Amino acid sequence: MQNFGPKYVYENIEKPLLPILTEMERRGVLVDTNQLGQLSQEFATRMATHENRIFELAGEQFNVNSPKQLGEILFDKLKLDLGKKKKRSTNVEVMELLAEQGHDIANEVLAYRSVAKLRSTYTEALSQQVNPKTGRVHTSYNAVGAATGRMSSSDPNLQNIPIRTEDGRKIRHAFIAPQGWQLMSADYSQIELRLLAHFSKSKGLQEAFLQGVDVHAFTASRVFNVELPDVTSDQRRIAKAVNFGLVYGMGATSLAKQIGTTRVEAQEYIGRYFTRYDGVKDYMEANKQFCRDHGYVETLFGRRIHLPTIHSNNGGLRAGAERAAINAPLQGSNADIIKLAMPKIEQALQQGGYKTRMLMQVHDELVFEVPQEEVKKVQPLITNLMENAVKLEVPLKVEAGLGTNWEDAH
DNA sequence: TCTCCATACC
DNA sequence: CAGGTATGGAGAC
Repeated sequence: MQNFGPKYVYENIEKPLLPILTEMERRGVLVDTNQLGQLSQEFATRMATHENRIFELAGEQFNVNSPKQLGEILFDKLKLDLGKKKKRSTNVEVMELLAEQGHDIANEVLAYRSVAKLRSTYTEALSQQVNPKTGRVHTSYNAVGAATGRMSSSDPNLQNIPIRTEDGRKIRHAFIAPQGWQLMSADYSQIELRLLAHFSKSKGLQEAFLQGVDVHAFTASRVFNVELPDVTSDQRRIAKAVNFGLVYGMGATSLAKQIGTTRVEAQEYIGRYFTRYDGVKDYMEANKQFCRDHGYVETLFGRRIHLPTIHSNNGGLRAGAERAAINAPLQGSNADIIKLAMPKIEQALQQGGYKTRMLMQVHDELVFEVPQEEVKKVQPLITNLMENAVKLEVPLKVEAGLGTNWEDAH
């Protein structure tokens, strides 16, 4: 076993990865430009409909894409107001509050915005970046695009292709496999929470993963003191927000906002979480202290994330660094693990004589083009390599899906 | 060309 | 917006 540290990360993780990223960029991903073109038209029509309704409700025409002009319409002309607390922002949060108060114009703005984003960034911009000869888009990966060790992707960014909404999934549907091939998506399930269970040595959290149960439901059963089968969907929703938020170093205020309750109640959930998952609180405090002592935090393999503002006199900056000190080792270790798995997979595919090709990496997911006849062999091969890339105190789980397009592969 | 705002993803 | 990103449009310069 070698000594982990920055040198190890460079020699054993980053260096072997680079030629593979080059190959993935060169291969590109097949995109159905006809689908994108049709979508673009559909979105344009819907944008016009929402825009006209906005003009009617506003009593005049203006540029809806301009937050400045929109703010003048909403807050000056129509005198919409959310009390002294909120400023003149026109973001989702404010628009949703206005919509709740019965202001239809806010709903129209939200509808317009979501379609406009999908059209400008995806159906329009993406189509233009497809190589007309090959029908493929070729992204550019930055191996160390993020300070945590995550990669980034640009021109086009393939790591933020929509998936959340029905309209968004229509864009993912246009990422396709060639005739006779399938797209296979393989993603690590709950990897950051598994890493938290590993690092914190929390027996409670580890138990969820060792038992192989739904970790959010398991957390709910712990926090709400009910048997696993009796967990309600609302309890699970809250537990999921707590699990998710804790990984970000979240406080009671933001959790309260997220789950729509009071700060006091949110604090109560966090307290119960730390009681039931012994070790998690200590782990987080230890990370903050390590950061104060060294000025950086470390990932599983010793990648360093420098956080100089941990010593700032500015309380906001300091608090931000403390949250990052909790999150960065989890996010960065995830990056270490998938980056370690990628060359192993490439090598195994080559040695096995497979035509299957790795095309994309989306932080905890790898996407492949697989000839139909290789699916049965390659799916378990890749899943096993990913799951066994490292040995932790809890198992890693990979979920793989197949389809003729990226949407169906999930 | 740059910053700000808003919003897409993990 | 709670951790990490990239991008498009508006508007200032």
